[in-house]
Amino acid sequence: MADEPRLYRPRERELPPRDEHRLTASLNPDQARAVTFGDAPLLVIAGAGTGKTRTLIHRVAALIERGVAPERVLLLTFTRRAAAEMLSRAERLVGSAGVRVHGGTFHSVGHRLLRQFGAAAGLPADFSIMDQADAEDLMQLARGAMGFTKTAKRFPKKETLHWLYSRHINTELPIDELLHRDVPHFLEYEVQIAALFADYTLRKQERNLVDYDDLLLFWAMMMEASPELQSRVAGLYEHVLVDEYQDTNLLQARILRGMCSKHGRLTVVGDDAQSIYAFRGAHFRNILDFPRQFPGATMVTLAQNYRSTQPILDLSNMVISRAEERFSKDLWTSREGGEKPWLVTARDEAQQTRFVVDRVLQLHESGVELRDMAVLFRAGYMSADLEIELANRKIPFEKWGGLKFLEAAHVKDVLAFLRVSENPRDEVSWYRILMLMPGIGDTTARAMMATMQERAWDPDAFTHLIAPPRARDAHRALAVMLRQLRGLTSKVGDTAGAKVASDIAAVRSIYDAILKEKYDRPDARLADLDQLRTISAGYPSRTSFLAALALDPPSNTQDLAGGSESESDALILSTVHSAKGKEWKAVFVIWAVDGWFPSSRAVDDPDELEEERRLMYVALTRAKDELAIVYPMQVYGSRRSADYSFDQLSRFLDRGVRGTMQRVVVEEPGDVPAPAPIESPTIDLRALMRGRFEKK
DNA sequence: TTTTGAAGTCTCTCC
DNA sequence: GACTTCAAAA
Repeated sequence: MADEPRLYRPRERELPPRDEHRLTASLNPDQARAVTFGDAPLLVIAGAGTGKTRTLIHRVAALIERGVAPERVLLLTFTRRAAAEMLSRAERLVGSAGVRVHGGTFHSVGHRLLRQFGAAAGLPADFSIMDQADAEDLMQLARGAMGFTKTAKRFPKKETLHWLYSRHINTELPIDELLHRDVPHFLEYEVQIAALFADYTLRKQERNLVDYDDLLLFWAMMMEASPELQSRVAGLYEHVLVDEYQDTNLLQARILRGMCSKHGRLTVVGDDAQSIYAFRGAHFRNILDFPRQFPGATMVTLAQNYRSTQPILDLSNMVISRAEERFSKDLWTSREGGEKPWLVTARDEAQQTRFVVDRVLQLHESGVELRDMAVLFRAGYMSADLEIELANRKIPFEKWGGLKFLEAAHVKDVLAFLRVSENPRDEVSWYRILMLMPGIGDTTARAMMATMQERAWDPDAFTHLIAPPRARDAHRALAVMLRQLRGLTSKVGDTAGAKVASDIAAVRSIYDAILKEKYDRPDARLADLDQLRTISAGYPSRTSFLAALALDPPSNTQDLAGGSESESDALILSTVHSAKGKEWKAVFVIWAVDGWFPSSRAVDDPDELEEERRLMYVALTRAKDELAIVYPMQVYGSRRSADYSFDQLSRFLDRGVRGTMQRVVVEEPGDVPAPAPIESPTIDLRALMRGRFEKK
């Protein structure tokens, strides 16, 4: 929440000097038009690098100069990174007023509003948020309760069920249609699946749990169901601005309709060529439907690129020109010069890694900061080899995307203890911690939870359970610890941050031993738990700590190489998804191998393949001055090469596209490794000579 | 009957 | 490296 408005000071003092042209002087005519546009719905179609975010930020500034209170402006984005970036840029442009602009991802804003207004719509304010894995686990519990245990192999797995459910919520498509289109072999279970979803919904309600989709769904529903609530929620904001609109789905459009139904002051910016979130129910046609959904909308198009050199744009334009459907125009720039992007052929992964590291060092020596360079890849795990090499060579790096800190099993374990004491009805967390206990398996865990449910999830119910002999010790230890947790939290006088930290310490008094038993590399994992405690110190309460971890998790486990603090110079490694909206002087795209990029899972579906193409376009358009695409010819362990040709160059780099690039062969001075000094003889020359004759 | 250990199977993207 | 499946042990 923003601070209270500082009423003791005249507003004018807080704002930079009022100047009509200050905000538009640095903009081109199209951008300026969007910035100074009035109060009706506005759609800005903006290609990559055309100053989309800049335009949005300037529009926010213009609104504030026009007299709109900053806290009555809502700025919605799609990823956490984009949200943080926008708010900090707004602050730089308009000074202290920028801090008061409300902003965040759709999910985080939904969360804030539901804590505030949910109670009026029958949602208790102390709900817990489940992340995706939690939601899948709850789906599994529902699945098991319906009798579809492990033997029922033909019934969809929990991940599929959750995917279907989420898809249904986000796209508003009927379940039978989703089944028909995506998993027709499960059509026979339509009735059971619908019943299971009903049970899942009921379980969430009974356990006071909310999943990611609910944060959006309840937000939309509470406005639609109650005119009074709608006017209160929507009345908070006079202007709503949305970034990356091409990645929103129908549900988010519903939210925006609710938020802007009264005043229609909605600005959205987006680029259909950069739509890469179809897997979350987004469809780039939503952006084209905007004028229909918000009648009277004005459209402004930005096509001048300020980021990249012309050769980089030539390549990017060529790649996206192969798209089946597209609406935005080719990008152009007035920037002169620039080298053709490199197509680097490496023998294998090791050589790919070596090339990237060598080239990064070379550029670094010529004056490019590490932070101005990025290595991009399709999926988080593809940077593993590179990470090891960077760590070996003491090159600091920062990894974006991929496995999150809180997705690590041991972190989830610790959080499960906290969540059970926060919300005794949290079945998912109960199951998780019970399964950790020696002597307790699936059957005992379910039986214990059933008993606790009979006792209406009374916090003491667990203590009074009778455990099977095998699990008696574990049961007693856990009961003591949970009582301790509840005792600690009710103690008055603890400073806020220390409270969460001491909870974690209490959990670790019994969990550390389990961790050492259960997982390999316990030292690194224990270090993660230390870090978890450090992070927890920043939160005023356990509730806010747990909510923040679900919505805004710290991005990386640890600074693997650098060691020093956050603002140090470090090379960026990122998934393409996490790189969206960012730019670097030099960009390396690795694993440009067909089956990796595009992903082999996407090649059978034309729509998914198109999304991969847009993803490649997003990757290429991140580069300002230098761009290299690396392609290892030999991929280890391509087991599935029988049904798919893996070791080919990405299909997006066809002959014509390659014409806009220059081939680079990796020079390998150390191609033949220097022979190691030999201490004792390892071969027998005489024996070799004998063999030579015997062969015949 | 329930738990646990070992071998085997994949591996996405984000809130 | 995480998760599932299968078989052995308690």
